[in-house]
Amino acid sequence: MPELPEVETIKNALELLLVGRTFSAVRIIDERPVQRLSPDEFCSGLVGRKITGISRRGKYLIIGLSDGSNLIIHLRMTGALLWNPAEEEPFTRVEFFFDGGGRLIYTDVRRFGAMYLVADPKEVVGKLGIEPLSRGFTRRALADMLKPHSLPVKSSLLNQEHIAGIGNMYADEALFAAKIHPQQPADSLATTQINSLHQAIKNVLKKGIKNQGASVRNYRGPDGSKGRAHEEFCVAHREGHPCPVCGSPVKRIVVGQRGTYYCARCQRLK
DNA sequence: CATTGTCCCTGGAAGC
DNA sequence: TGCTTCCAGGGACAAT
Repeated sequence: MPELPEVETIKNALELLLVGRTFSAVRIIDERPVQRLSPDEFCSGLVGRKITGISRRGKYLIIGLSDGSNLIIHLRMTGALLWNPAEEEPFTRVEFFFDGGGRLIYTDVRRFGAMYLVADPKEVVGKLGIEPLSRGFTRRALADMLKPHSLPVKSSLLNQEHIAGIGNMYADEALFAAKIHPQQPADSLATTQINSLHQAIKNVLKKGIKNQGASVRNYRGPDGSKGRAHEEFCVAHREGHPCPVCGSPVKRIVVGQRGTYYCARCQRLK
């Protein structure tokens, strides 16, 4: 599942591959991911445009085009962008072709992913919360964000209008690193807990990027490669494995309809 | 406004 | 073995 570190990894790879290239054709095999525009409008809006830059906001990829418009892609659960794949992908939904050769395919088994072609990225990402690796993400910002909410702290971390880019895996990892129980009400965290959580969020995301993302299920980079971040996960998707700190088995519970992994001994409700 | 619930989707795992 | 059932989960939207 692509979260911030995975999308950042994809962005870095696509930057090298795509910037400067011009769309020559777009083939929509399944129109479900194309939002707001008809397939024809989407294709004609891309063909002839050059890619000027690629950025990330939360879990969204933003591909800037020469006419000032933006192709924005969210991979959701199972989406992947693959550059010149060696083999045919069975769940290819959209294909992008470029002048001078080169093909980028969008594949997505579950078809949850979405793509937009808009003049202003704000039309899609305008309501997202703060970037957790930006300077603005201070301990104070985190405290102010958690304070007005009584829901479980994990649910608060997953709210993209609070912090952008944290998903199920990295929320669990951050809470483990900060020794906070995922069900602790957001408004009940002590200052020391908030400070730990603030540091933990930055650490787990940075480590995730350093390890090229986590391939817990089917994440792949544009060259088809998997990430290594999951190899260093302490609790996420590790039910029954020993906690790396105390050795007790990692538990799985459901918090806000999401599978949640934690160490019942290291992460106590306070 | 804050929060909870439902839905989308389909391969793979689990159960019989 | 082969069929059926259940589950994962980000985010939009509806309901409370």
